[in-house]
Amino acid sequence: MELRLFNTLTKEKEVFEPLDPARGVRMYVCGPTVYDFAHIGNARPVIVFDVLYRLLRHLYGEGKVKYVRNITDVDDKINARAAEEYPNLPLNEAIRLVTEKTEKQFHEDVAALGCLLPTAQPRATEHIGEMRELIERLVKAGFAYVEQDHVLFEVGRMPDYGKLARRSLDEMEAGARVEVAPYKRNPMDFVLWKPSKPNEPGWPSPSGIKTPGRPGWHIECSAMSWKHLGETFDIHGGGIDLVFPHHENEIAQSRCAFHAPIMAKTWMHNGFLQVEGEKMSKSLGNFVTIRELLDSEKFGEQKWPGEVLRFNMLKTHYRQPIDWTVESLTESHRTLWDTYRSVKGISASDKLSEPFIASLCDDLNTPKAIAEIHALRKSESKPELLSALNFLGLSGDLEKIPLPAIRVRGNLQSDSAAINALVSQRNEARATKNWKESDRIRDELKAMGVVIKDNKDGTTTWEIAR
RNA sequence: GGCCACGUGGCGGAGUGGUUACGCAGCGGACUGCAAAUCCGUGUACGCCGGUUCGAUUCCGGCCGUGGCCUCCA
Repeated sequence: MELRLFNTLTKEKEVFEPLDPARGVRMYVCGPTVYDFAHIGNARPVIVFDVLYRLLRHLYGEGKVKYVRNITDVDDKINARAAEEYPNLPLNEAIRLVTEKTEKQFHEDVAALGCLLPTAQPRATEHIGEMRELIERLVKAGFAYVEQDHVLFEVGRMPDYGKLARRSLDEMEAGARVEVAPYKRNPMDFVLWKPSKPNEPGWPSPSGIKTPGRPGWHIECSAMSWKHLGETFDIHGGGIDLVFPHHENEIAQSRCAFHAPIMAKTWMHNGFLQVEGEKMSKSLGNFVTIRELLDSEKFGEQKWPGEVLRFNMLKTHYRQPIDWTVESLTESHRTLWDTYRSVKGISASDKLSEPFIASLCDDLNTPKAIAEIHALRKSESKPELLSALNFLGLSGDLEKIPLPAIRVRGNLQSDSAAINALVSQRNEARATKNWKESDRIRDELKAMGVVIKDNKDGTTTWEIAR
């Protein structure tokens, strides 16, 4: 089936073909900077590109897709956080504690969201050598210069600079509000390498600089994608806010270092996310972390299963903005619950619904794919319904998405023996057509958060109210 | 200020130059002792103002609103 993807570079949906079918499909997605809990906005690209990864594996074969998502573990924000959190430790030690802890949290969060492991998850600190190599090549080729122990990329040397963001150098300079650092020839020149202060982590600098230094942010991704995917590759993804300057600068570095016409063929960007109609920001204090959605009752006074978070994310097309609300999450939970219930006891089929896959092949149209899931729900092909759910990383297992017990006055009676006793009492009353008593018992159970069902075969079953 | 997205019925959310999205909620019905669950049926929508067109929610222009980037935040 033909896969079409929207390419930020051309602003069009294009038919996707691997650059080199023999090497398979190669995809790079910008991963987290590990200094703090991942928030729900960070979860979006992780989930979106996980679905794309699954689709690519389906289309090209499991062994034919390489998916690289990096861990940025060297960064000013990390240094700042480390110093703040462990003021009494040497900075290097503090940094190690912060990055290790945060990386572990990230992996746990992502697993809870039902994401497959990428093929590789390289760390920036393990690729300093490649970064230095790239920087030296850029200097040698005249695209970068050394000034006051910094290495700067000279944007004026690259005619295409600004192509991804569709912005000319003139426009950018006119809009620039930043004070220009004295070591820059052009205000838009960006840092490839900078000197480390004595207490900061440092590595041997590129040739021409004696003092130790550390890499700029953008060069990290150029180095890691090079190492793991080659000089040019198929797909590069990330949040839309990364288009400029991060991805623009990656392109500049990689293309100039390798004298290549492209870095990646297809550039994909997910849209932004708001929370309850407001943008997430530290100052508003409405940061919602993945962890607190999963483990605390801070958002909407309940915990949310990872699969519900995932489904809620996929309800909206990846390029559209999402407003992350309790109401929407509640609806997702209910929809998923109803859907999972209809595949109870069913085994997944090997077959996948054609319109379902076709929807995903149309620029990852997950809302349409979910509409196909609803269609399958109404049809007799329950095994295909389950295989479609599984394809999206949704288990179909009701146990995974427990509904919150309704809040009732007093204690929630969850003792099933007691409930069964009440059910028997009620059925005795029903046997003698004592409806008043049977309704009273049903109300009593309802107050306990238990809902009764009198089935057609004469049995009575109960479950926790939804 | 510059560049760029988005604005669909009560809510969520696809899509299209003229024909049903879909889901949730609501309403009606079947079923039920009454319910629950399930099934069937059901709706007025395309921010505002112009333009192009036989015809625009869909194309073009302007405006308003929300958001993103330009300040190493997905």
